[in-house]
Amino acid sequence: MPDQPAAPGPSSRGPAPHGHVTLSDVARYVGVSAQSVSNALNNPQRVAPETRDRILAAVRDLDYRPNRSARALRNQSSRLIAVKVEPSRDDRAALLLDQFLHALAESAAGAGCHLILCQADDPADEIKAYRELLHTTSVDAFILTSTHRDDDRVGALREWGVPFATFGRSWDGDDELAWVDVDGRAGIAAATGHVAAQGHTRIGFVGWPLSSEVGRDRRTGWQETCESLGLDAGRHAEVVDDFDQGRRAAHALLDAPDAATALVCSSDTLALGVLRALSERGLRAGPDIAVTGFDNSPAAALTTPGLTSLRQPLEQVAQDLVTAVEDLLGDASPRRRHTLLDPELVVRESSLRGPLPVGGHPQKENP
Amino acid sequence: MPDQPAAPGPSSRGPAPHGHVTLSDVARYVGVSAQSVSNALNNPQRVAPETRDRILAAVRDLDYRPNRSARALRNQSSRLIAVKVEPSRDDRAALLLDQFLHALAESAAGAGCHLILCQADDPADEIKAYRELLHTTSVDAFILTSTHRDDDRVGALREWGVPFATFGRSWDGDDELAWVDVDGRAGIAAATGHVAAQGHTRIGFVGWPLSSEVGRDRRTGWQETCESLGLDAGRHAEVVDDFDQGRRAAHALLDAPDAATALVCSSDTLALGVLRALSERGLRAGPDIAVTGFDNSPAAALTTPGLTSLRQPLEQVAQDLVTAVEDLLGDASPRRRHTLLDPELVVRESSLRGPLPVGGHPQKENP
DNA sequence: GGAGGTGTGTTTAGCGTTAAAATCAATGTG
DNA sequence: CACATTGATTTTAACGCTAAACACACCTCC
Repeated sequence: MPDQPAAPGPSSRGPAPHGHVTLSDVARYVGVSAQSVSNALNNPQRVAPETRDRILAAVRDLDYRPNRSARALRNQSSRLIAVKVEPSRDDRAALLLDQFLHALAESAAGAGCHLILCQADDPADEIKAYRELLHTTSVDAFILTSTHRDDDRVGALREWGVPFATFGRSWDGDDELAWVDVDGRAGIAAATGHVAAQGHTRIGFVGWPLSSEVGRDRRTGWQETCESLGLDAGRHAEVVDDFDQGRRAAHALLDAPDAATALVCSSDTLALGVLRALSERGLRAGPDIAVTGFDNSPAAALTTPGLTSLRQPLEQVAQDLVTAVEDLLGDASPRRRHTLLDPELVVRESSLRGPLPVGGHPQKENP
Repeated sequence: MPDQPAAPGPSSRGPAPHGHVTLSDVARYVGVSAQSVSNALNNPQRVAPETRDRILAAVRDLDYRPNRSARALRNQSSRLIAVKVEPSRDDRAALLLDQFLHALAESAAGAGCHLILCQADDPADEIKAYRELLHTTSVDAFILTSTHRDDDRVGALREWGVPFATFGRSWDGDDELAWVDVDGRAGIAAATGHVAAQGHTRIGFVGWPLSSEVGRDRRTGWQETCESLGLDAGRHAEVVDDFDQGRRAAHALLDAPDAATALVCSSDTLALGVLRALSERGLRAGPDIAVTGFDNSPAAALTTPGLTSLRQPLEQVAQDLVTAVEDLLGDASPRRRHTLLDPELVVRESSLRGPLPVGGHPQKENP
């Protein structure tokens, strides 16, 4: 047994000749068994304080980092969370994914996890890709986005017994599902209330087909607000999330007699289409017709006039998703299974009669 | 030794009681050693054709998938590529990252690799994060974006001897570096040529500070084109990539006597700022002043009027980057170390005197 | 003074894979 | 017929880590 430790100093035994510093390098350095080093790091209470300190000092001295692959192999757990990246279309304004991924990566890092990307072109492929990841990499958990009623992915993951959380609530009232979502109804209600406060009484709505629960939810936000304010809720259109569809819907709504003077939209994409329609009709967004969107995409901030929109608290969403997954991983039942967050209204020129009050800076209202 | 194979059919021996199918499961099933199964998969020429076929059939029967962690541990290589995600700002139009990541994930999947995300707030953190990844996960390679002269990250990675490729060329003429980039100069030249073809003779430029090589490169594209067309290249501004800076720059340029009638911009963000300035002056983008951007962000497509811009071929960039790191991983020297791709001009209303020729559809011109 | 903790440490074993060495049979060669 | 040569396959060992079992000293308590 080699027991010539005693001589500290990083030079006594270089941090492994060719590869990385391993547990046994540290063990040899301190003069204990590898297991003790492992314990000092993972079960500190199992090793005597004095030894533990010596070990931890050595860990710092040698700059030891546990090897993830070895850990994963041994523990059957990789601390890797899989997320799918969408094939982003440039005809959509909302590239939330981008911000979302960053926020997610940050939260995951805080939990000692990493994100691994997964890519698929259709839902069937996606499930296959998930299976592949599970089989090969021992991915620990999944985070799903934009789930819908009877989502096959949810079914598959649950069947496999893998921890996962979704950005998007369980519309079929699945109480077991861990989800985080943004309250679209409240957001749209806030936007509707905002334009009403600007003096508009004929407020229209351009939203998504009612076959999507999100579409229904958002329209409800508009409808309820109108009704509670004693306003007519008859002016609305339901179209798919597409710039040109928004544009056409706006034309149709504005062609009607006694037309709306404000249009609340389900997305920035639709709202930007509406802005285009206004321009085509020689109308000014803001002074003539108020317009609001949803998602606070870069396009909303940078278009002219600025588009009033609703910012989703993606950082919080990401944080809560990671927390949920972490809880599931630690087999503890989640502290909170469902989280519904409020979006934040970001007011810009498109919904104001005059210029922005505080020069240039958008004004924020929390609903 | 259990040798009751002979009975195929997926029911004979379930795919492992609780866990996954392992090499030895397959081996037992066929009646050979685990090593032979490994060989059949990785060194087919080493096993007799007849045995190999039986093994491969079993692999299919049992749906065997090699365990990535075990492989990574054994081979010291994880087939994981790290990419940093930027803390995307919503005051920037170009969220390329989104599309880029998707394309990258797709290309990586084609090479049997996965992407692992990495997140950092400043360059020092980033290097630390890279080191951490290397130490712990045996990440195989890195892909860097927006590299600049004397990039510390490049230095660090090279020092560690890790394979990596960059999106962004080596501006300091580092021939060893494997990079892929988009030819900003050619792109800007195409945009400049395009507005000149619309009859503009006083073409201005709003770009980035010349301290950035990309900024210099793009301005050169404008300048050279002006000069080759016999136009004055005196109207220009250099500002950081910010909406409001673009707006101010436009006001300044348009206040000048004998002002520009066209403004070519280094980014969509700046161009959108310019559009705002035009609106503030009661000028129409297109009929009055031609404007072009760079990146073909969603905002460019969806703003009104549509912003003429340059689309970066991100799919190709991603593909080439993955090919490059793949080559580096296979210790073979890259087939091609440097790739310079041309962006594609996407013409919209902002650079046209009248409406778009083909109703609604942007017209594409490849420079 | 043995039976039972308790606290600290070590040894053993194995996660799934694969390079390298070892085995064994079949095939030349002098 | 002894003796390399080749080819197919198996055995061994190791990648780095940690749960579980084990060893040992030191208490404590009837």
